[in-house]
Amino acid sequence: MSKEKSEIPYGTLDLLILRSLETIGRMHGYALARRIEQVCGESLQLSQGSIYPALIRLEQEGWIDTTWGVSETNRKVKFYSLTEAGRKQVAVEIANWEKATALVARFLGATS
Amino acid sequence: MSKEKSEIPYGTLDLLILRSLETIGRMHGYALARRIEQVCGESLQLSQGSIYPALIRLEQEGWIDTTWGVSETNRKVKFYSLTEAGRKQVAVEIANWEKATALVARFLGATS
DNA sequence: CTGTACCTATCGAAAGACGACATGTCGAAA
DNA sequence: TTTCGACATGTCGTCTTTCGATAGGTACAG
Repeated sequence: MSKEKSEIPYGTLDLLILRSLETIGRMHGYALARRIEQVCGESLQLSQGSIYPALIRLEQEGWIDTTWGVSETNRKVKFYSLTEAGRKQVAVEIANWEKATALVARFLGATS
Repeated sequence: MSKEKSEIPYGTLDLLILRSLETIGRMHGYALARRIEQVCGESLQLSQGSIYPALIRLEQEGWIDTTWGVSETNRKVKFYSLTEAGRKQVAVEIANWEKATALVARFLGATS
């Protein structure tokens, strides 16, 4: 269907989360969603229905782990941070992403 | 799950098909699949379960149309070619793709 | 004490891609 | 002449990711 609303490419949410954790350090889910929205611009709203399942997925993969803590706003929150495996996974996902975009670029650049 | 096998980004198949038709002209499904595999390298196998539903989708959108013909190998084949709307759609999808990749690049480039 | 922003979570639906399967044709080799 | 492999189109069920809706809960300001 028409994709006027598509903001971040399908399947890249994991990468964006992992990369954010790598860049910023430990974050909780809500802040993560806010950051991704912010970096992407006002038009994007990242729903909780996306972020939390993704976080659960990443934790199950063993790429992030959880510790309960207290936020800057004094609320009980779940902090996520990269594991060792997660740190490696960021590199893997970046490599995959770049390989994939290179493939598409090959089509866009093809003149014959 | 783990993405060791990911080849072309999810959601870009339409773009690759449309762009191939724009570049090469009319093609049949099987040749299209072969071309995409070839451009992407040996590792990718584009299954029929992907290409034919995509072609049906694109035809329903009005971006491609069909004429029956005979292939170089003397078989009855369905040739697809871009419609006027399809020609415009290629540009739209390329713009969307570039916007989306720019967003991801913003994360990958962020150092803070 | 009431509303608002903050925060975590689940559910069902939609969509794209895939593997497996079904069906059939052409030409060449055995 | 039968059989086999490459060519060619298509469907079906399943998996995964994402989203909107919904729900439950806390801290603080007014």
